Amino acid sequence: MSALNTPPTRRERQRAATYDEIVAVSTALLDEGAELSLRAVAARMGMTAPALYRYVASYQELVDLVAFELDKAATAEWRAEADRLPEDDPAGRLTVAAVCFRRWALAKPRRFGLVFANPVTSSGSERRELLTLSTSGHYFTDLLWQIHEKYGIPYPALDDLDPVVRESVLDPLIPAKAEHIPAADRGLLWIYMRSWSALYGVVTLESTGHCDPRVLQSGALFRATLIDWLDPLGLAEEKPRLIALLDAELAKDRAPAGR
Amino acid sequence: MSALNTPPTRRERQRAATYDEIVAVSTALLDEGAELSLRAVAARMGMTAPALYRYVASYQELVDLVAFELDKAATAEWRAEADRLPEDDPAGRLTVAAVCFRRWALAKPRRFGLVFANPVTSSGSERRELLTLSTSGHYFTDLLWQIHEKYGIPYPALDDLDPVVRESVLDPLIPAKAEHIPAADRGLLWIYMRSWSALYGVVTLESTGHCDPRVLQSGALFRATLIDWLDPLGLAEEKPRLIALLDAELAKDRAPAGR
DNA sequence: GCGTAAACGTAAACGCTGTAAACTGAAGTG
DNA sequence: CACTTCAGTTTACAGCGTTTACGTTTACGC
Repeated sequence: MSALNTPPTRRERQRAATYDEIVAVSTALLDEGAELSLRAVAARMGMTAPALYRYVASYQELVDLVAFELDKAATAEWRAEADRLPEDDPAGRLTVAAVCFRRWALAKPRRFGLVFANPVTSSGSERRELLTLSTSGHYFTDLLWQIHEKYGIPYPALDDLDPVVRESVLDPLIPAKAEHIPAADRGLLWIYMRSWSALYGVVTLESTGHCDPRVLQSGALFRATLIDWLDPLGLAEEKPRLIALLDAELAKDRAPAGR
Repeated sequence: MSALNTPPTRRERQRAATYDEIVAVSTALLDEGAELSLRAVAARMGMTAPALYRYVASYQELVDLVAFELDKAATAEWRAEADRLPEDDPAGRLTVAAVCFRRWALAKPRRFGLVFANPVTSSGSERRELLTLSTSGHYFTDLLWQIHEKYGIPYPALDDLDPVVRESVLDPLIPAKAEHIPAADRGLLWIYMRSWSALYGVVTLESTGHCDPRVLQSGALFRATLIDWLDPLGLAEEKPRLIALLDAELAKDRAPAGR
């Protein structure tokens, strides 16, 4: 309400800095393998635990805050990596971004767990709303839209969709930058849901460890899943190039920490 | 070592009963929405918490025990449901079992989380070994094998597999009743991994709530994913029948608690 | 049949967790 | 300057997993 153009006051800046520190410290704890706990965060910040309640209303809210920021930061990473490819190559960018997503999930499984394997069932709609803002979700939808503009993804007509699904692509609850997609083209969101489900599926399987470690390390499962989605995304002609790109990216993960 | 044919002694029976009670109480707690905690389990059993340490070495072991038993019980449910179809219809049985799996995951998300969304990274190989025994994994592999015997699933030759994957299907670490599958046919296990990854993916997405609730309720995402796998499983000819079966099963879930 | 040892269970305690209430001191505002 | 808002502390509570030390019951070998 008050923050419209008026520059942030000193207090506001300080408060924002504290939020940043909360996220930074939480991330550090997570990466050290320690449990993410209110008290540990407070202690490392030189505060007592109850003081943190000036910033988050509960432990769950701390988790949500950290999850949201980690998602944002990770997405920025992937985007930076994908942006090495030219702007008019959204298919290449999606390929790179997907590999980065997987790389991130495997390298920082605790972060991944916090952001993506966090049951959202609990406590009504607060978390839902936050989920809808998911940065990574927006990024992937956006790439898919660009691919569609360039290649023309074959997508179902609204009439071919299950009525419930139709309703849900016309007024999406899941993270999707969809306002700019004309209603008639919203069938695209169905493709988005389906491909996201596939990507999320393999990566979750791999990241949570329910997978033969050797297969995981080879990346074959992930590779096969991605390749299966090239045709449905209208990228048949780009297949050889994209697969080569995919393999090049995957090779990085198998390289002995190559310098 | 000692338990070979000799009938269980009184103590052994009592101990087994206690284990059963631990699982029962844990399951009850879980279904009530309470946290699964050592102390709560002990209290409800009329014991003090440390007493439980006579049965499990740690909290994690309690979780593993419950997870294993829940998996076993759930698989028995699915099998019972699938066994309504004749023995010579493994494809139908797989369809029903998959729907049951999803139904279970959505109806008891906490059980699902415990069994399938439980990070296995921690603490070395103990949990890996337990995972390899997964009852549900064996059941699905078995169905796939029966489908192969009847329809002939197109599977890759060993030589076409990534060397790492080849090694891993020849000596599987993941749950798979594979001893009876001849080495030359082990490419099947690759199909198993891939299809399991797809099934696990949608169901996890749906069960953890990272999905539009309306789409979830309609079952469309799950339906589409399953249908996509009919062709790769060599079930093209059975498609109409299996889709009808699938829809009939899914209709049950949407029915208003039908009688 | 009795002694012994293993198995089962309790009580007390430690350090950790999230959270609530009351209170203190400083920063910013009229 | 008076006054409010904000940030932080102290204290406290209930619950967690886990360890240690101590009893009690049960089964088994001599």
